[in-house]
Amino acid sequence: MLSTMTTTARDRLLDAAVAAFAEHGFGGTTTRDIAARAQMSPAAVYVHHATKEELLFAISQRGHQEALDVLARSYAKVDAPVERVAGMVRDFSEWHARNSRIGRVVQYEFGALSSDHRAVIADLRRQMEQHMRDALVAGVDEGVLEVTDVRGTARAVLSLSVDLVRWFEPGGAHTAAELGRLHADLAVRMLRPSAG
Amino acid sequence: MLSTMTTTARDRLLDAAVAAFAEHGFGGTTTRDIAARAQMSPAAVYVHHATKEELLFAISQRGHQEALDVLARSYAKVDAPVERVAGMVRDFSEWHARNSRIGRVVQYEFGALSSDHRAVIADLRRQMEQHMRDALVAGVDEGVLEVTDVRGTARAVLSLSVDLVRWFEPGGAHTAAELGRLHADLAVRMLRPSAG
DNA sequence: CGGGTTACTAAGCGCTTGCTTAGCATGCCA
DNA sequence: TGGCATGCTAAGCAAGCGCTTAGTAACCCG
Repeated sequence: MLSTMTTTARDRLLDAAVAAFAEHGFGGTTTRDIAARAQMSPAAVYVHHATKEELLFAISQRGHQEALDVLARSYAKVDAPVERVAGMVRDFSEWHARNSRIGRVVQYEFGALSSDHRAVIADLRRQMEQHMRDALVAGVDEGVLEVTDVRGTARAVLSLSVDLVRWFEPGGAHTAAELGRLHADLAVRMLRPSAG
Repeated sequence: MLSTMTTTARDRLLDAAVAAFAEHGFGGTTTRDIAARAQMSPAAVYVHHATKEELLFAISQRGHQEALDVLARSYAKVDAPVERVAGMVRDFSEWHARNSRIGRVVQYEFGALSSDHRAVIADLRRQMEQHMRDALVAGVDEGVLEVTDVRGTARAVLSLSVDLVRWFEPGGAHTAAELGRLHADLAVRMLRPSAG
C-alpha cells in the first residue's frame, strides 16, 4: 500500500505540474499552484522533486520517451516504406493530439531546462528525427518515395504532427484519430514521386 | 528629433522584450531584465507601456499583423491557384525563419495575454487561416488542387511554416530562403491531384 | 516493543517581483 | 521668459517567490 500511495502522490504532482505549465508556462507557474492542484502543501512538492526544474525534466523526459516509443514501434511494425511512413505519421499525430498538453510543455519549455537536462532531451529529439530520416531513405532506395532534402523533409513531416499541440483541443473540429489519418494522407502525398 | 528619440526608445524596449521573452518566456522574464537589455532603468519600461502584458500584446499584435500582411500580399500577387499557394507558403515560411524569435514569442505566449488582447490576436489568426482556405478552395474549384478537408489541410499547410520557429536558428543547415522553397515544394505536392 | 524510514504540514526566511513615487533635466510653446 | 509636457532615474513598497526547517503521524522491520 505504501509504494502505491507513493506512486500516486508522485503522479498527482506530475499531472498537476503538466496542467500548470501548459496553462501558465514554466516561469509563470508557482510551486504553490502545483501543490494546490495536487491537493498538497507547498512543501510536499520537495519531498518528491528537488526543484521545480526537476519536475519539468521528469515531465519532459517521460513525454519525449513516450513519443519516441510511438515512432519506433510504428517504424518496426511495417516494412513497406510508403505504408510505414503513413503509419508513423498517423500514430505520431494521434499521440500528440491525445497528449496535447504534455506536448505543449515538452516542446515549448525546452529552454527552461538546465543545460545538462537539455542535453538528455536533445538526444531523444535527435533519435526521433533519425527514425524519420531512416524511413524516408528506405523509401528513396526502393524508388517508392522521392525526397531531395532528407533532413529538411523529415523535419517538415514531423512538424505536421508536433505543431498540432499549439492549437488542438479535445472536442474541436477533428478527433485525434481523424487528424492522424489526415496527416498520414498528406505526408504520403508529399513524399510520393511526381507522376511522369 | 524628439519623436525620433521616442520611437527609438520604444523600439529598443520592444526589441529587448522580444529577446527576453524568446529566451525565458513571458512568465520567466523580469521587467528589470527587459530594461537592462534596452539599457534603461527598470522604471523606464513604464513610461512607454503600462504593464508587462501590454508589452507582450504590442509585440504579438505587430508580429501577427506582419505575418498576415505577408500572406495577404502573396495571395494577391498571383492568380493561378497552384503558383499562388506555392508563393504563400514560400513567403510565409521565409518570414517565420527570418523572424523566428518574434514567431516564438507570438506563438507560444498567446496564453499569457489578457482575454481582451487574446480576442484581438485570435481574430488575426482567423484571418490567416481564412486566406489559406480561400487559396485552397480556389484551386479545388479550378480542378488543379485536390483537398477533401479544407480546414484541416489549411492548418497543416500553415503548420509547415509556423513550426519552424520551434527549431530554426540562423546559420543552421538551411537558409530562410531554402526553407521557403522546400516548404513551397512540399505543400504543392501535398495538394496536387493524385495521378490518374 | 523500539529505532528508523517515509510522507507529509505549518511556518517562515531571504530574496525578487511588478509596479509606483518623487524628483530632475530637457525642450517646446505662449 | 516662464509654465508645462516629456522622458527619464533612484529609491522603494507590498506582495509573492523558491525553497527550508522543524516537527508529526503512520508504517516497517528486528
